Amino acid sequence: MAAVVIIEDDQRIRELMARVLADKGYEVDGAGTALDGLQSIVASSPDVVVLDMGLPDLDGGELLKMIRAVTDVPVVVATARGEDRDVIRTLDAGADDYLVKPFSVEQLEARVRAVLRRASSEASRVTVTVGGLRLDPSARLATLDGETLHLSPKEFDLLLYLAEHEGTVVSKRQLMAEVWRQPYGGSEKTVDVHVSWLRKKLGETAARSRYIETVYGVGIKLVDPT
Amino acid sequence: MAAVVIIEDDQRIRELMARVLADKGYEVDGAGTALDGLQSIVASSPDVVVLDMGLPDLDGGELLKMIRAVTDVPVVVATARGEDRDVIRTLDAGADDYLVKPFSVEQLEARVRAVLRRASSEASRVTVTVGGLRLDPSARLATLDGETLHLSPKEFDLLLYLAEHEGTVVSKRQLMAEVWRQPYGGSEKTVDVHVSWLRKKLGETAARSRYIETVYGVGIKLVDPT
DNA sequence: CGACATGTTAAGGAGTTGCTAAGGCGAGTG
DNA sequence: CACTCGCCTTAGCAACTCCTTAACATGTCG
Repeated sequence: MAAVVIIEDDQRIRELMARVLADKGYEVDGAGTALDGLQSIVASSPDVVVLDMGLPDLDGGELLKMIRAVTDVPVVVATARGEDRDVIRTLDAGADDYLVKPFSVEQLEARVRAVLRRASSEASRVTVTVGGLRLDPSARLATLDGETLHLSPKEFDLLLYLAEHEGTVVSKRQLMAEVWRQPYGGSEKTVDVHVSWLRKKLGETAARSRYIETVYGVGIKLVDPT
Repeated sequence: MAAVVIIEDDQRIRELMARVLADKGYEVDGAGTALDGLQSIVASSPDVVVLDMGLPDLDGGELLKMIRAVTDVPVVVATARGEDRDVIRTLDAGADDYLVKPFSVEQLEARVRAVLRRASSEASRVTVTVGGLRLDPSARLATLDGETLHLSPKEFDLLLYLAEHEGTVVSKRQLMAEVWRQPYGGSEKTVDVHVSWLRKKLGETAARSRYIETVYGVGIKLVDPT
């Protein structure tokens, strides 16, 4: 389960929050001062931090900056006032979400859960990598050695299909069926043209190939040149 | 306003509850048997269900399990006995709140409202940040580099949806389904127009884009320009 | 060398997108 | 009830991208 660090100077509130989250299965660590809080964060590297802005020893905004300097752990800020200006300021300082006191334990739990959900969904993204080639299907982003490739829809689909079958020879008929969705009738010359364009954008030609190789009489394959 | 389904075999009580809630502005559907109740829930997908445990054709606990198998709609259980053991058992079975007969109409209304509030705060999403863009769904407040953006309801919903899927391409059909709630038939040109308005308010155009990128033939994506 | 497969470039049209403007609907107001 | 206002949708045109086809060049294998 996820680990939470709560930084809140009022002991009763802190223990209340800790108990609520612990009941929900979180592993909770508490701190009453900014210094203790930082230590806890560094020591246990939690998944979420709940931070009260009204600490006695240090302004909450300053502490937030310090946390941000060390790690990009999600931070939910609890603030006493609820004015737009304050909220915006704390969010600009790097908070991921906020709670306005007084808040219910349901609110606390919901915010913590939501922040966790977002963090985990951002971490998991499928990408295909072949040598210096990286393809992100959900973003439809293709990069070669860090440089963004500007590919048309069909070019991207074609390259993605080849990358997913790295090292395997793929026939043009297969490409027409899988990429073009035309199992019959489609002209295979279309594939040739698109492959040629891809080669150009990958900085290679049929004569000098790096990633895309032709297997005469059989088809195409994508290889890792490294 | 919220929709309620009441499952209660005693017709007089059912109609009394229905009238009370309808007076308060709820959209009420009633059912006298477990089977009818399930049908109503599936058909109208209400926001709350009020369930009497003493049904003639099926044990209330069984019905509650069936409801839980289909949906996670909040359920307020009305029970004749008030012993602690029974209450705990029904809550464990998945009820969200309970009423002990005989109860006043004020109690009924208060419980329904409380459950609704809890459900909506659970669903209330967290602020989303993409670069200098910040969206607060609960306040429906959008800011860009600290400046407040004046967005129409649809514009806000659209931008929020894009921001929640930062970096991933979203098709117009998906937007029509998720933002416009029209999985079929809605014209995708509507999306184009709203996107155009959003771009204008974000200070960019299709040719000079910062946050909103169109992926030709696929859809739209929101990116962090930093 | 000849037949055939592949590489490359160019051009046209089909389809997609950007954006403005106009009509309609509903909420709020006098 | 009429009026206004804001918002959403639809329509339409211009601009643009992309895919396919065609044509020719080059390459490969028996």
